[in-house]
Amino acid sequence: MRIATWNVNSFKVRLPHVLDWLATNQPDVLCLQELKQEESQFPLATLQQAGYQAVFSGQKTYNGVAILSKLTPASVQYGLPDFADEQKRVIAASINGIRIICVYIPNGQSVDSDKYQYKLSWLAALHTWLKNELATHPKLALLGDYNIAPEDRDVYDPQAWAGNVLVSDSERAAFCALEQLGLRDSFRLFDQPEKSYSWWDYRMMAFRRNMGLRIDHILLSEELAKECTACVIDRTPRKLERPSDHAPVMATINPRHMTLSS
DNA sequence: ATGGCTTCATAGTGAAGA
Repeated sequence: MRIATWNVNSFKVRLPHVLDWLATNQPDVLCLQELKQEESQFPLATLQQAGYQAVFSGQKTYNGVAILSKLTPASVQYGLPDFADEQKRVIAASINGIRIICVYIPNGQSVDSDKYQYKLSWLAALHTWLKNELATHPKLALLGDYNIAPEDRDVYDPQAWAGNVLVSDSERAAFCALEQLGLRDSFRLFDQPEKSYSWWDYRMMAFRRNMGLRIDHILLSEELAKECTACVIDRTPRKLERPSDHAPVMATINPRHMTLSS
């Protein structure tokens, strides 16, 4: 079973890239962030023709998340519980016995911004929820744009970024707190190339110079981590015309005792 | 070099992203 995440930075603009990527990679689940479209604009029929079901939560201009799946998603949840939020940043569903949680964690803008405080509060609410969620769903995957580079090796120039939003101590502590719930960073379960990133600024020819950050992650509960056989960042779509600034990340899980029909 | 690009909302520029 392959599960993936991709911040598409406008699903309207990126739909052709997503359809190509689905056809080539055949993930069983793809979590999307930054749809930037209202739900009435969501291209459900097109995705169904491509063999995918979808659940989604959208709004105009900003945010928006979706889960695309070959199997029909069940028990769908929208948003963080007990955290009032206009911003559409969370959708969760059960697929093939796995609790799939798709998140678009706030950016935070800068450490002295109100948005940074919102980000930290948001992360605290996520932590509280996941603690409960893991108790009821031992097979759980948390996929998305975390807007956190967990370690200096996830940053192209750690000195230049030191203390900045996306790498600050409080954000990294929040990431560690998720790991302390028993979640594992699937990318780091395996040997990986040095300077592996999932986002590159559109400016400064950052992609060509590999000036990036690794901020898109797939965290797996212990039960799933045991059965994870690979995790890769696919840089291919970042090279296309009009790319998203993020690359997709995909993990392969081979659950024993589970069969995936079509 | 505190910008540099891209998107969306809008109808000339501004906000936001990371």
